Amino acid sequence: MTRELPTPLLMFIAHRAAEGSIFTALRDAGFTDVTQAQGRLLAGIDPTGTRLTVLADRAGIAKQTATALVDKLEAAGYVQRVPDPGDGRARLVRLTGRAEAMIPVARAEEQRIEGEWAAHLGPRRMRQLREALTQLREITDPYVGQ
Amino acid sequence: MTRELPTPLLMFIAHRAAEGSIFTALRDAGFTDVTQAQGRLLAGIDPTGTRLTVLADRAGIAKQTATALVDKLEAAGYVQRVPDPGDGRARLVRLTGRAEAMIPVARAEEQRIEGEWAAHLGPRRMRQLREALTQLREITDPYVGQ
DNA sequence: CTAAATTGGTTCGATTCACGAACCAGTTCG
DNA sequence: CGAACTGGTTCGTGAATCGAACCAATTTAG
Repeated sequence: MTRELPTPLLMFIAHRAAEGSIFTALRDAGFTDVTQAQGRLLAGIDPTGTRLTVLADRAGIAKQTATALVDKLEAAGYVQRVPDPGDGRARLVRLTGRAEAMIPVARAEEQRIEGEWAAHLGPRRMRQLREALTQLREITDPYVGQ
Repeated sequence: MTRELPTPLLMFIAHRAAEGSIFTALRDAGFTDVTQAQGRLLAGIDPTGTRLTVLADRAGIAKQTATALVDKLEAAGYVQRVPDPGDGRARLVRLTGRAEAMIPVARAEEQRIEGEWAAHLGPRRMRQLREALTQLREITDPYVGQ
């Protein structure tokens, strides 16, 4: 009999499983040199490029950490830093072709997981889950500015 | 306008906020020398003591990592290792009085968060959220044996 | 009932993650 | 213009993480 676990812990368990699956799928697809922390950062980069501080906020890490992660990603050829035309101080972190090649893989695994979860919960409950989580974001996401 | 985020990411956001709050509450209560990773491990120790490998499984980390974390927790006086009467190889990690003193603080903050979330979602949706997450555990928790 | 395989745990070594503090170069504000 | 702020980097340090190898106790196979 499973005891009642705290809601945040339940989220942790499910999230960890999903992230692990995506990580494994990417590894199996040949992207063996991306770590989970680097992957989380990559996931925050928009198609037009994103500033480092924004990436740090999205991932919930300090900007120094983001600098180090981007350094590695750049060395591995997944991103490049280009000057931000709108602000001389800033630079935009852009995905390279190599990184873009991993997007379909990640998306596919993501879809597979969502499907698996929906199959287990049923469409109604899955929808309820997503609605509740999305609404919860209003009070738990420090980075509401998306 | 917020785009549709993947379900696992939504969980990550909420979980991170909750864990951060509990961590801060503990720090404010004077438990300044416990890190988040150590706290996650502590949370997995039952009142009667728990084996290291079980703790590692619950936290989703390698046993070497658990050894290192328990080393630090033991040095800081939060746990102690006692022989497992049922198995000569094993030892049980037990909470000390100092660690037990932090339980009420963590529980209280946990309750506050659950209450805050329930207030934001409404009781019905909060219940749906917990039910869905609990059911999801059946296919996402590698450590079902609890 | 011994020998082999398994299990609980530790040690070693190396990599990664993470952040405070300090700093520089641009930008914005008064 | 000068002050305050913002985007980013560098430096130094501590924490987390795990593969590999190992030991001791237990369980399993023959």
